[in-house]
Amino acid sequence: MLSSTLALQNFVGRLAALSPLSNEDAAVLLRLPVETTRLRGNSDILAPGETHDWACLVVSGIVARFVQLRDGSRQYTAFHMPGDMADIHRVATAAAGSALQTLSTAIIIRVSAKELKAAALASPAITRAFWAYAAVDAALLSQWVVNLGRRDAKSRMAHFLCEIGIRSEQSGLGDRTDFILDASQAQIGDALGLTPVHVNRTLKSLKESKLVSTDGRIIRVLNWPALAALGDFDPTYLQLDNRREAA
Amino acid sequence: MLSSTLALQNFVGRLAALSPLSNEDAAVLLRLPVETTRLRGNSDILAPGETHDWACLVVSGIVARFVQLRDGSRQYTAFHMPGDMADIHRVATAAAGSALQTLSTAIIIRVSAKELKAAALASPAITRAFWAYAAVDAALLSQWVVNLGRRDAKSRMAHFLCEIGIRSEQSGLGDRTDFILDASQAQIGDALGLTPVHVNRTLKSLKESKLVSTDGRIIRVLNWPALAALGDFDPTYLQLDNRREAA
DNA sequence: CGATCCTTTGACCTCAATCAATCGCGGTGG
DNA sequence: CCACCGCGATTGATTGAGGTCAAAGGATCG
Repeated sequence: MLSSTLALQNFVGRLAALSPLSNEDAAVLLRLPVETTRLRGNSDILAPGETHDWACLVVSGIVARFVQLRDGSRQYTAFHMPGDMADIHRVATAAAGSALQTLSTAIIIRVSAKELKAAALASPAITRAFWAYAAVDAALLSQWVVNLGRRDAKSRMAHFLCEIGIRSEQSGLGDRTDFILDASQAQIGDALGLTPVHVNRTLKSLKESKLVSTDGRIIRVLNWPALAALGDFDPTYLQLDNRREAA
Repeated sequence: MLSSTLALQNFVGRLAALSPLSNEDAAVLLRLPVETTRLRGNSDILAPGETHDWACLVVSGIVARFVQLRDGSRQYTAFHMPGDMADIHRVATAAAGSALQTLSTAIIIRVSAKELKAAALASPAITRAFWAYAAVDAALLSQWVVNLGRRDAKSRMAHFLCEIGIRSEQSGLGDRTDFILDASQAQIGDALGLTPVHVNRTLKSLKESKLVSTDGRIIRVLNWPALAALGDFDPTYLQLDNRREAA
């Protein structure tokens, strides 16, 4: 209950950091009707091909956007941390596009798409914030394209860990050098375009290089500058700095 | 001159197909101050790290968004065909993000970012259209992520050719089975995450399978259903159908 | 008509996939 | 309480797709 409103506040705070919102605008968003749900891991929030009349705001855990191929294999296209609205783009376009899944146990809030749309229609400033939010989403996706297209497994993993570290920090879940990545190695593989086996070997090699250590699903970054250099990670590459200031 | 206004009309038509625009809204956009420029191939419209106070609307040729890595290699994250606005997202966020380059000779229109922003501020409907446009952009990027992450070279190329075919058709440049892809094999490689050599071999293998034939940079798809099946290409995956109806 | 860029092809090598076990742990039922 | 089960992590052996290196043709353009 408490954390639900926190997640919503977090979301609104991020929006406001991207594009100015009046107190009234923020209040409208915070007052949106909301339904909290707890889900176990690996459950589809939105199965491939389906559509819902609500959008999904993450409260805890990680929600992943994915596309399923004909052969059953999956590619995650985005990870959503607490405070992220996973599929608000659906309110803008109604495109079928990607599906939504929890990685491990998660709590989400369902927000009525109709109400979101009404809020956007009623307030140009809210629409502008949603637009900016979509642009940041696209910037994230661009980075994933670059990561998959041009980096080998080790630096791909390094870049991924840096991104998740920063975003965990931004969501108030820990430190960029000490955070929980609550995903199986197979799931990490579906994000990085690697097989589970190779994810394991890649992590092993990062540990051997003294860049990270793991304890269960806790990731500890032992040498952030080196990890960022290996991953060619540019912390300014996304709107993250802006958004962080607002936190 | 003529084609400049056509490209702008094409753009406005796409926006209107995504989100309703009044005649007045459309007229405002069509009246935007505009400066046409002809560029040779491989020239940076927006170098990495730079920012401009205008956005780029493609009139002819292909404009590619890209990210440059420290080692100098490039990954294209999006191809923009005539009628596409390449970097309107900058108006929403000011994020540095990706750079912009022509593939071969191209004509572009520079549209003042300030005027675009003013148009959005003045008309909520225009803002909503820009938001929807950003959502479609993100859907395209998702597909590229999937393509790079989960498909081997041959079906990756197949998917790519299907996308370009459909989008060429949509831009009024030809038929999905008979279009010009005005890019070198090295540039195609930078889009697909492949080396130039392997692009060549992959194309050769598609030709040997009687799926496509080429004549210079003209692509002829000999067997669309088979090519689409190989690329796991779902024509409904993007807002393209909507946009096509509007053309 | 040389210069340059692009395509094409061959030989070789490497990174990551595949196939196949084993290990460890938390849960479950007897 | 303990044997069993199933998922996820780990490791080894092998294979294969795609990268790298190198060179030879074709085009196009000053």
